[in-house]
Amino acid sequence: MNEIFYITTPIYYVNSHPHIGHAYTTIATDVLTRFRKLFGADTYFLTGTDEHGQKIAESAAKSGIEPQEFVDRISQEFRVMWPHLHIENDQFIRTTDPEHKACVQQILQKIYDQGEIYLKEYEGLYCVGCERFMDESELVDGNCPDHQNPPELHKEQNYFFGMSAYQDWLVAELEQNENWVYPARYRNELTQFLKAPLQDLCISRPKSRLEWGIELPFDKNFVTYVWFDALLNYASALGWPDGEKYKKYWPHVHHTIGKDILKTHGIYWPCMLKAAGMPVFKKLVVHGHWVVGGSKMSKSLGNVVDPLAMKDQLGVDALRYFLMRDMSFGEDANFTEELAITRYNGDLANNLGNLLNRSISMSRNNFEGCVPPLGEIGELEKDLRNSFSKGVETCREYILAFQPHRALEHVVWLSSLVNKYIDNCKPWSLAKQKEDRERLGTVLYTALDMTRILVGLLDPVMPEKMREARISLGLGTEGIPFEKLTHGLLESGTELPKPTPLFPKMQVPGAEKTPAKIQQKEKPTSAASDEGKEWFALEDFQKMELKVGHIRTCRKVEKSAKLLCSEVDLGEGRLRSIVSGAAEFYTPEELTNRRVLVVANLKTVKLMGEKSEGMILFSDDKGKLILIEAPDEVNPGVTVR
RNA sequence: GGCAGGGUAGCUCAGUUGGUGAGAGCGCGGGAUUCAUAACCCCGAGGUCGGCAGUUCAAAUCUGCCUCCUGCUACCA
Repeated sequence: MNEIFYITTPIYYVNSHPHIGHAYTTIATDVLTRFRKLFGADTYFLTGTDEHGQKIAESAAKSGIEPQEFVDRISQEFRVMWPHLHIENDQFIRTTDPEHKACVQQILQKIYDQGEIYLKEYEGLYCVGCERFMDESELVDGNCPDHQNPPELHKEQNYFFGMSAYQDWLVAELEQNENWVYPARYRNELTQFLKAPLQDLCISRPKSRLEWGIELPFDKNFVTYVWFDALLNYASALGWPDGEKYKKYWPHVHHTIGKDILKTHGIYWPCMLKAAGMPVFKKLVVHGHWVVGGSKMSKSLGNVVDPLAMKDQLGVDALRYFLMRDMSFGEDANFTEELAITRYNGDLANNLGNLLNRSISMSRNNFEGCVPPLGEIGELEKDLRNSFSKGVETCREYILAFQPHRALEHVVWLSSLVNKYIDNCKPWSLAKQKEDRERLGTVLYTALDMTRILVGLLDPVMPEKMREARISLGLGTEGIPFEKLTHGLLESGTELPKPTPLFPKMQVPGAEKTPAKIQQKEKPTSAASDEGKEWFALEDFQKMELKVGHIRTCRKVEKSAKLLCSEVDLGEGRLRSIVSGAAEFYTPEELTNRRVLVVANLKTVKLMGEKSEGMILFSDDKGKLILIEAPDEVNPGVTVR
């Protein structure tokens, strides 16, 4: 019997537009699902949108439209985005779906009938932003710490769910079930939280204050608190209590969430399930957040990365790869364009893409455009095959342990093995000897065959790119079944189309070629030094704006051994800040007041946090810098040519 | 303040129950090579494993104290 795997993303609150956080959770869930499917599981993948609550009502009002129209609009943004990110969810639920509403009411009624929901008068400080009452001790200077404004005093009746009754049960559950919450640190966090007495959960909002929600079945004057409503989507989507899907998939439910909603999923949700008489989820899988340059990604900081923008730059599949590879699942991870492109170039372009390209090219050139025949195999082939059999299993284990980053690391390591194998066997040399033809075939076949396995392993992460790769290998468009990710199954004689680079190498933005690289490249090779040299036309030179500058002040750049930052007068009526790597050769005092040559139309860059709007020219003798000076009688701003 | 998790090569991080000279990728330096996307392959430099003290024949790995960062939570364990 097939293993069954049901996994959900949170349903996203339509108060904000889709961003990288949503994209990461959803892509991770998609990748995990596709891997499980590859391993033969019967999978079901749910995502959707959370659409009730006060913030939605307010946002709608602000936009001057009805809440329903508002949520329709934003929900649609999520729904249409997922296919663009190669997400293959089985269902998209909305909490405004009639089936969901019915389910929520039914469960509320059930718990109410059991006597676990009661009415209580409550007076307290209410923060509209948080949509909850706050304890005075939570306030900072009288303000809500999250929303920076004072909560309002509210007195009202509300319904409460007797969650506190489940505290002991939940503590025991967490204790017994070591892997219930993954990674374990989040389990610790919940355990820690449960050391304090659990409060009952307020699950209603009076309609006088908020109408946008699901009406309580036992009191028309109230709607349901949005979290109570939202969490139930995981079950309502499957047709609780009698739906076929519910019966089949519910016992195998996994929830992927970001660490920001740990408490709702780790505390409220199991208590709710217990009260509703449902089995609790099998596993809560918690991931960290993407941070940008060390600071949290937030709207207020204006550093939210738009996943669709990144998609255009990297390509969807490479973005998926980067997100999965660079975040240690569960930890926070840093996100920058440079990191993404470095990862892309290193793993995808240079290692895997180039492997595919070189293997196919050599096979085509030597075997009439076809997959070569496999001859007798030797030790090298045996070793490689061995590593791959183990490697495939290792990847599977990492995925089952919710460590996709480890799995991908391993795949690239395997890819390197094939590159090494090729280098060891030197097929380009074998091709020169007629008598080595059989050996040549064996080597190239092996390289292609192993590459095929890599393509199979990466299919869940990069479905479109790996489809292209399969076509390049003459395998057709169909995915490769897991049991075929084993050596020797490539068919000799299959025609190989002319390859084009699957992952063309990208330029890291802002990173010019390093001086060392240029030097190395232009190292004169004795006599023929002019041979490879590129000559510029005069108009090319004139693109550069060279000017005389006057260094007014100069100081060392903090924490940098090499950098000096100068304020330079270029006769522009303002001073430019220019960073130079000369601190090893000049003190700031020595540079102050000098007249120098400046490249004035160089793109502004930041070096060690300092803005640099140009370049001061030095002679560079094997790294030893000497300032090029202009005569004192030349005024700042004068052109040099 | 309490609790949890971190502080390991320039950067991002691995390091199982303490035990051969502390690792990977990227970056950097050198070499080799030319099939390939100036890719690949080999070699190398670089670390007081946050600090101090202790346990031990032996500690990045255990204990205590200190320090810094992150998260949760708050005057209460």
